[in-house]
Amino acid sequence: MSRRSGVLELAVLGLLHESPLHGYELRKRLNALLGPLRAISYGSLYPCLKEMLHAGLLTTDTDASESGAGRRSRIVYTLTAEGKERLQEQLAEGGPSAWDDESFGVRFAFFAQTDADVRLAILEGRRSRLEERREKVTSGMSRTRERLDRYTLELQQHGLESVDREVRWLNELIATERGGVVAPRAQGRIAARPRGGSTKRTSST
Amino acid sequence: MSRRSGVLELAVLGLLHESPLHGYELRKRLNALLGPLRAISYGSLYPCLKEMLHAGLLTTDTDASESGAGRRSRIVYTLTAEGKERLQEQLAEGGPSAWDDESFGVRFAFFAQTDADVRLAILEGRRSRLEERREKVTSGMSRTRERLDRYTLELQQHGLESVDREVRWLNELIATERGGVVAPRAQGRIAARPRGGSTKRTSST
DNA sequence: GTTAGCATGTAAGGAGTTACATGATTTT
DNA sequence: AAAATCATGTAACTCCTTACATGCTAAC
Repeated sequence: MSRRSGVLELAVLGLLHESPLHGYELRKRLNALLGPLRAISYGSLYPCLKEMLHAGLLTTDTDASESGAGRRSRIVYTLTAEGKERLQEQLAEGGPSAWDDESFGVRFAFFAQTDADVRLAILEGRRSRLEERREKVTSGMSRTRERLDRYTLELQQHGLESVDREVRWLNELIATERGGVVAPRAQGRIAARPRGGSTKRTSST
Repeated sequence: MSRRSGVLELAVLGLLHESPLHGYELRKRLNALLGPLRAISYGSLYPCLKEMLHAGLLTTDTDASESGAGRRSRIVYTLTAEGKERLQEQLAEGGPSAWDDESFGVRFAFFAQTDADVRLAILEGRRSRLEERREKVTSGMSRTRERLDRYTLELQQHGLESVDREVRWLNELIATERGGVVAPRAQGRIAARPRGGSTKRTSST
């Protein structure tokens, strides 16, 4: 039960939900998805797959195209029903940690497979997370009038502007989601299950 | 020899160079410096200090203000000559890893204590690192015409614009550094010591 | 009188990396 | 013939976190 926790599992679930894949290909897509930073290595991926398999989230078909070629037999991973369930749970689960930089990025990447209401919750959660962060920095700036040098100020300023930029971006996305201009898709999938745990809802805005 | 490697050591060296501190206060400044993300816990800091002490980079004065109060005796850490040397080495060392997000942030935070030429090298290194990243993403976008959904595109677009923004910021800083318009400060502090060790100089531009 | 802050530390564990081991196939 | 790419996996290590252990003081 060690490797099954972070963003990786979610990303794997999301990608395998689109289509079954073998490890090597999965890694490539993962790294395209996550970007050059946060790129994943085999030393991470294979143990993760192993445990997800053990947990019953995946099954393995030992290569479909046994076309006689000498290729090392590829192991194709497919989501089980439990895996699909878990994916929906993970996507829906908002509270505890879903708005960190990494988590949010991956969740966003699978928005096309996510309910509209969950999308909105995630976007708003992310926004309030950023606003918290913003406030921490600004309060820290005004609290102790630490005579900071030019460079430290420049850095803080730039950081603040980055946060502001992302907030504006989120505002646009939220407006679009709410306006319903786009997205006539995926309605009744998880909507009716508040997930026993810690559905905080954090009454946004 | 395990904990002495990452950004933490550099940050500690930089802060202690300004003034000796005890662990608790050090952590607070560290977290002010690094921001709410990348905040450091005691479980990280104390072992790190222990090893830096063992490595001869620091010394401990067991509390200066023994003013009779019942406070648990604070352990004040001071940079040794070796520690100062190491700080200069670390700041000057450009190539291997100095332009990652974390590393760059910390190095930038200590620019006031850094030579003008090293500052320039770091800024330019960071810029080319970002340009590499940018190219990786754009090439990945055009290479395989993967029919991406609206959300994935939005995410990539936003990421790209963030990179562009930082590049523009760096360009301004570089121009300022070169133009010498600002910065009638910190001249004769380290300026005249090319540091015997690994002064790579990374012949910039 | 209990919560919050000051102050130092250790042990266990989580999430990942690099380097290694192995071997076939395609490109240069 | 060498190098890159395909393909799967393990062992050791890094860097950090959480939770625990300890105890004192100031504020509410």
